[in-house]
Amino acid sequence: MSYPKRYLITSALPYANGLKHVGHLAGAYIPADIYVRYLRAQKRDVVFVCGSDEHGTAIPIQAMKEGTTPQAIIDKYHFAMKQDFADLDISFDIYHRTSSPLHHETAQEFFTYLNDRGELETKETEQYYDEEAKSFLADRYIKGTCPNCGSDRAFGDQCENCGTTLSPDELINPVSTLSGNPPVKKKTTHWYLPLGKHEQFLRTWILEQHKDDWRNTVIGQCKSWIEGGLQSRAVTRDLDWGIALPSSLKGGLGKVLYVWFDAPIGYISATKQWAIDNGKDWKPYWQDKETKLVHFIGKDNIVFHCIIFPIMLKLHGDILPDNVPANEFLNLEGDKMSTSRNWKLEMRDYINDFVKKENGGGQCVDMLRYYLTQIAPETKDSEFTWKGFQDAVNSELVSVFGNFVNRTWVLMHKLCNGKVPVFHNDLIDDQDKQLIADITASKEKVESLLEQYKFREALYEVIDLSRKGNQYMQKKEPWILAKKLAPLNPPQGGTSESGNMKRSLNIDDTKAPPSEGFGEASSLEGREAAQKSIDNCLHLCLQLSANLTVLIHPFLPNTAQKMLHMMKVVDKILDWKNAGSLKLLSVGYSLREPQLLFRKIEDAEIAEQMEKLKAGLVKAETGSLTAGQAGQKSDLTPQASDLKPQIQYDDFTKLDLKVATIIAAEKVAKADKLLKLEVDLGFEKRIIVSGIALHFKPEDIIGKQVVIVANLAPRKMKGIESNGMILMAEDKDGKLKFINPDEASANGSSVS
RNA sequence: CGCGAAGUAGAGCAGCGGUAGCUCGACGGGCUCAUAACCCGUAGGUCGGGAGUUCGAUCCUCCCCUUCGCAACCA
Repeated sequence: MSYPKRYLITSALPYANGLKHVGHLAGAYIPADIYVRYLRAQKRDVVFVCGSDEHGTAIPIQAMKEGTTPQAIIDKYHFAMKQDFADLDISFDIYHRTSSPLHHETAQEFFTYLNDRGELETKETEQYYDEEAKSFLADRYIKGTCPNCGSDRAFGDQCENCGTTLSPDELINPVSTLSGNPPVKKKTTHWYLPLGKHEQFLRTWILEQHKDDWRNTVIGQCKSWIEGGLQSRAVTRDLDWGIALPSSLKGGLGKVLYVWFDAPIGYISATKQWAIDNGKDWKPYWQDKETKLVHFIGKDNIVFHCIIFPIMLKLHGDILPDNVPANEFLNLEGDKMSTSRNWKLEMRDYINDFVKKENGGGQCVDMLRYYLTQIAPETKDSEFTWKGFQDAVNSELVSVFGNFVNRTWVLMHKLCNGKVPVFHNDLIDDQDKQLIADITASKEKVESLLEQYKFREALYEVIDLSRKGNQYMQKKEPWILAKKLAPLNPPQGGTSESGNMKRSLNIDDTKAPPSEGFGEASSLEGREAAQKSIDNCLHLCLQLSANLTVLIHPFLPNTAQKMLHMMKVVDKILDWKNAGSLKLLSVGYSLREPQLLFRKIEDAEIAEQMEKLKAGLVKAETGSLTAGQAGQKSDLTPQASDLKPQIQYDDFTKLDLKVATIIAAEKVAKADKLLKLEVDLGFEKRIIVSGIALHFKPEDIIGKQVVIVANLAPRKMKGIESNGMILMAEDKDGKLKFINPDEASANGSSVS
């Protein structure tokens, strides 16, 4: 098999507007790290790059939310994320950032190169502009009806309903999501990347050349995009946060590169920075055909990495990705992860609770890496549960893998003097041969699975090999053989050299036989035979352990290090070529005392995490990063700071609040959350549409008295005109309750 | 309603045209070197329902049912 000359591996650039959760970790970082560690162990030439993505409209928005500047936001999250990855042993060769001058330069150069060669189009267009918010509207902030499927859930960039990629102009009845007003058109010039020109290239490259080696989910998505028609995409934006267009460019003033354009170029600038730092040349990594480029991403990123960025790379004369093993999403305890609802497990939270303190350190990093790999959403969405985490750790890592290593070491110390025993070739039996064959086979399986990005299965193979070790040991039962060895009880007390069986063999043959009739076995020959059997068994178990070290290392680096320590060997042994070898530990070499590789996860710990998760549902979002801002907010109780600005009595009197009774209620078709209510105000009956369908069944609320805002301007929702608004109280866990008079009142009574 | 995803042993998942499999759990047994760990065995499934294609379907086609998701953020 011939291998590429070098590898460039990327993990999706995390967006610097908040901390990242374990879903991100499982999707793009752990798989990449495993792959890279494996490649390094193979002694391949590999560079693993990542960095923070720091541009785009969401950064200034986050800054507003946190009451600070965009620069402060990106600094805060860049360093926080970098630290998280370091704490979880994601072994980037460089973790860069797109706000760096080098990146700005690189992205500008890239843009200029394409523009100079006429690969970009410019168009003066009328862009949507929100006069109230005084800004051009990012695609995502415009909502309307999809021209393709007619859904009203289409956004300016993509339809949520049918998945079609859109541009804002195609939307029917656009509305600004900032102010709720229809935006106005305003003239502006922008540069576009005409994707459509490259359709044939994409069809050939993806749908033909990669139809067998790329994941189905990836191919499927690409196909639907290509077949949906590829629109030109604007490369520039009217915004003040981002990479300015080159100053030489006419009409470029006040515009920046669209973040999707500059972000993937971040992989290139990161590589450049790495090259500078390490005295290397970055060019071959992006331009030499013998480089294998692999992007690890989540499924939401497929279009950029499989369609858009490759077109850019092609036009720029760079190499194309060899594979884009995108993962699906990871759910959490039955629900989608969500930043706004705070239903998530941030890397930082796990680090604080498990990795730091005396709570486990590195082994806890490996536990998380283990579980996230074991449930990796490689083929479909999967789910993180704390119970699942506990089970995986306790019954696989602790009981199978850790226990095998531990019992091997303990027995070796007890029965072989703490040294690697000799293997007596003349006594080799079928079980030994089988185990040896299993070791070789495992190495090959793991290797082949890793080359195919099947991390889940590869990890299973490693654990399964340790399971085979347990089975082998069980059949060999060295502890039974030990009974035949030494009826001699070592002198009580003393230094208790319990592993001194061999010596006892020599001095022992005059002693009385053991009480339980080992007559034959206690003969000298019997004892020697027993010792030889023990030697063979433990020799293989030790070699197996050494193999496990090599094989587990890409997945669980801390564990591998711990095992190296126990074996008193150097990192060199982790070279992948050592896997499958039965000569990793030399005969007679003395090994350290065993250390437990993993601790168990207690019930109380997962109970605590579940509580936290549920409590987090109401936690203020800004509270998640405790360091930083002047430490306010994030309490569970409502605070003065939640209050809106003061109003005058006159403002209040503008509201016409009335008591009414719900006399009819039904669900609104095509809307999950809306109920159409008819209320009796005494003097009239009217229709109100209310977004409470998730909380109440229509039949349960008929007859309920409520307070409504009676003079609210009518508004159409789902084609139904709503005349007023029902007042509700929302408590901490998001539950809604009606506001009503404490005794029944006449319909139409005013509230003041 | 529509779109997407999914429905396989108690749970979590593999398999995807030819005797239904893994992990956990349950039960029984063995062992005691080991973090009450390990090993062996047993039970438990007409692979959501129906029709079709086929010599043959869990796997292909069609219809139906059920579940989840479909504001934003996001791997």
